[in-house]
Amino acid sequence: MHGDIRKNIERHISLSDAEFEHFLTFMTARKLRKRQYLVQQGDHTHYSYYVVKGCLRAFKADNSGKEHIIQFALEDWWIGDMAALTTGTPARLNIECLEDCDILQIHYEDQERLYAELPKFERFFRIIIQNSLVATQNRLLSVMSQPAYDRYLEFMERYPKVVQRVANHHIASYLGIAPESLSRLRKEGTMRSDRSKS
Amino acid sequence: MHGDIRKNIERHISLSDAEFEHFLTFMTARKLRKRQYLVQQGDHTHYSYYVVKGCLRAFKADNSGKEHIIQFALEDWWIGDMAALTTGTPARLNIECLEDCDILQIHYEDQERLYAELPKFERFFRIIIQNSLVATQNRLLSVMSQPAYDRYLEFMERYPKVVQRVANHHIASYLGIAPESLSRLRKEGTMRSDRSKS
DNA sequence: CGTCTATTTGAATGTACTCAAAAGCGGTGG
DNA sequence: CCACCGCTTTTGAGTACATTCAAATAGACG
Repeated sequence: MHGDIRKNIERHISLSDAEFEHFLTFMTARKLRKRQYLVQQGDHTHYSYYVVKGCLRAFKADNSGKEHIIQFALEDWWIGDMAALTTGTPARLNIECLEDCDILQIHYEDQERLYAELPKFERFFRIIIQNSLVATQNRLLSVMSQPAYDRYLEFMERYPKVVQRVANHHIASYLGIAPESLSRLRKEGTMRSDRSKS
Repeated sequence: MHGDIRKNIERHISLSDAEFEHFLTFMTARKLRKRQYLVQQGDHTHYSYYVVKGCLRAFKADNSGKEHIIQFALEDWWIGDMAALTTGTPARLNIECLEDCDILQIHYEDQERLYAELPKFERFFRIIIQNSLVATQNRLLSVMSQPAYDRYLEFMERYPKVVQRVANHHIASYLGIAPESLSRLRKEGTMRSDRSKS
């Protein structure tokens, strides 16, 4: 199941064998090692990426050098710099492998061709993007309305698999706090639960 | 131009007269007065809304009663609670008119029918949603990486028309800061520019 | 085993917040 | 036309949460 792109597409649209084969002609496979970059800030980027296997982060380095993670991606997630892709501007984001990765990529122009030839894929990506928008809106509300500790609990609840696989300072970067702050929150958290246990 | 929904749709897809007429059969017009709600948190909501005329805000009230504005909408913007719409759950958001408004609304099921009958509308909304995702991602990065004053400047630059039309405490709520804080930032801002002028 | 990176801890700092009160502004009715 | 009322904005004082910088400890990998 994990990394099975057909099953994952068929969660939203139905696909004949021929259609799936046709879809696959647009995708190309890549293998990357941990620490390799799929996209680098400032470069031109032309691809959307599907994670067959592995773990990645999309992040922006601000002018003071701090990194802000906008998305993690595990198996069966799509990732890319959509702003750069659609506007043709240089990438805002870096996308880096946190583990060795198997990726399927599709060129932006091929994606447009895919929409033209198999309109149901326009539907598929509309749904994927829509879900992504809902998730991003929720995260924005969360950043604006909740203290860091609550956001941390929420994150662990929502993405337990990510928590298991990525370093704490990356989680801090995703939550929008300093790694030292996350360390302190975690300590206070365990102290709270210790207290409640006794 | 403003409030001309056909011109706005045709920015992304081409439309015959017949197609546009068919589209219109799915839309219904509503007039609302300032302070009226289009959606209330906790209610079931089934519509997406297009602003022909007026100004609205979409916001969430958190458990402590504070309000967090996730979106403003002026003429030609679409607004709605997408999470509630797609999952069928009660609305996370309130949507309130900040001025008297002319709205066109489409029922969620009609929107699905529209996609089926005129697939190019699936493309249209895919593009709209995609742009919205890019904007929300940028805002998230902005909240996480920039101090409040920079976010305020950015907001004024990006949405000058909103600044002219809504109260400062609403802008504060959008920026994720207290109204008192915005007041202080504005004072410091004018002091900075006074200094640079002299 | 040694090196490099991640995490934790400490101390001082800062940005934005809360609560409370004053001033400003706009609209309404006498 | 002016006086009053309600709401928005500003100002002040004290506070809290998270940050920065620096250093110590712990862990991972070759």
